[in-house]
Amino acid sequence: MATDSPAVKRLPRAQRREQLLDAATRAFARSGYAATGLDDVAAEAGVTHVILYRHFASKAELYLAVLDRACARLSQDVGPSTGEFDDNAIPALLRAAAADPEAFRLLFRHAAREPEFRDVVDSVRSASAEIAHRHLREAIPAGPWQQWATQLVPALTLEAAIAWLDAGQPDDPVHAAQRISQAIEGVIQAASG
Amino acid sequence: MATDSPAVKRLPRAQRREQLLDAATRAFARSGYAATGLDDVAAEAGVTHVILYRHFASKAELYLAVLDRACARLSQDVGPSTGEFDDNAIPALLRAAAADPEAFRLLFRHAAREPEFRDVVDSVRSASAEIAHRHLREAIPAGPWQQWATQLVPALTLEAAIAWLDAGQPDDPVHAAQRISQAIEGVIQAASG
DNA sequence: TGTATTGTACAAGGTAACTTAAACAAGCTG
DNA sequence: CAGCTTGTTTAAGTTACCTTGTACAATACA
Repeated sequence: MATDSPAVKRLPRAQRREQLLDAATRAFARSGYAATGLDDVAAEAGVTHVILYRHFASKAELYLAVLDRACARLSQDVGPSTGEFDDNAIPALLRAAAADPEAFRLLFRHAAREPEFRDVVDSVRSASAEIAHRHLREAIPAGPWQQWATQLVPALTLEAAIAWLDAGQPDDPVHAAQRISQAIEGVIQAASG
Repeated sequence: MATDSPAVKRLPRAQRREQLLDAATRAFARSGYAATGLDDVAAEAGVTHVILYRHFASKAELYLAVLDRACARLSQDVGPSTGEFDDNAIPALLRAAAADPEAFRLLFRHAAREPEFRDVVDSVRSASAEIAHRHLREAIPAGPWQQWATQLVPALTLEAAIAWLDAGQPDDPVHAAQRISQAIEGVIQAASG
């Protein structure tokens, strides 16, 4: 009764590394950095925790690699539209969220609240904050309520995107983005009133 | 040159316990449970970490005591209005947030995302979810967008409250609540469209 | 004055998790 | 086949933090 299935899947180095990053993204997305052990990551990837050290020098470096890749993909998907045209930014955000929901949740549910790694996500955060401010500066009189809206609009956008994921991604990103824009408009009007 | 100031502040037991809970609330509010050491809490309180064990059996019990107290105060402030009248719920929420901003942030920025302690906050979470659902059931046709709004409205309310704290609590809670209600209305219309 | 309470200082035990090492098995490529 | 790479198993080293114990100083109060 020899085990016919090899039970051991070997992968070339680069491919294994990507698979480890995928697994780590899912594992860390559940409970964040501190509450996730290397054994959790290894189990998610189907390997032993020892193998992690053949690809990453430490837990922190693994986490940084995960965050960096997630940020890079997000910037690549959303970034192009931020320069000129805001109408395309939210659909692009939704497409990016749908393309890798776990990474999206990891970045904005956990990493954004972990002071140790906050600066990694800050590239994305500051970009969205700047978009929001540029969008609101003309629509809302300066003052505390403008500050309120500037902080709230990015948060609302992200929460709306996550709720859209949780609701099963109804409609297509373009129409969903129209609803989110409408919700944002509600915040703007509330801040202007 | 004897030290004229005693440099040691002694407190009766009950009072010290309250002070420790206050300090622990502030300390945990910064980075959550896992990332906050007992030494951080002790330093925040101005005592040695040993003294914590004279009042709480363990770190987990201390954290639970902090969360319980925060939830109890919140329920006491907000709870009465949830039975019948929603117009008073959001002002009450804002007053509670203003009364103890650190506790508010701790509950909804950190504890809500810590699986180990999620059930402690669930009393508050489920209450707000039920209010949202009751409020939206009639206004939005059933379907994924109703689910979207049901998840998004509580999140928006909390984020709006935190942004209101960060903006320096402009206006009074009643008028601020009107703005937040207006923003919520935007989400409802977005989900109904 | 004396006693209980509060707090400190210092030390040590325990545990969970991160990290590294060594020996072995098995696939891929020349 | 020979050798390199990938992966496993097992175990041990290391660190950080939680937890407990003992001895001592200082304050409040009868």
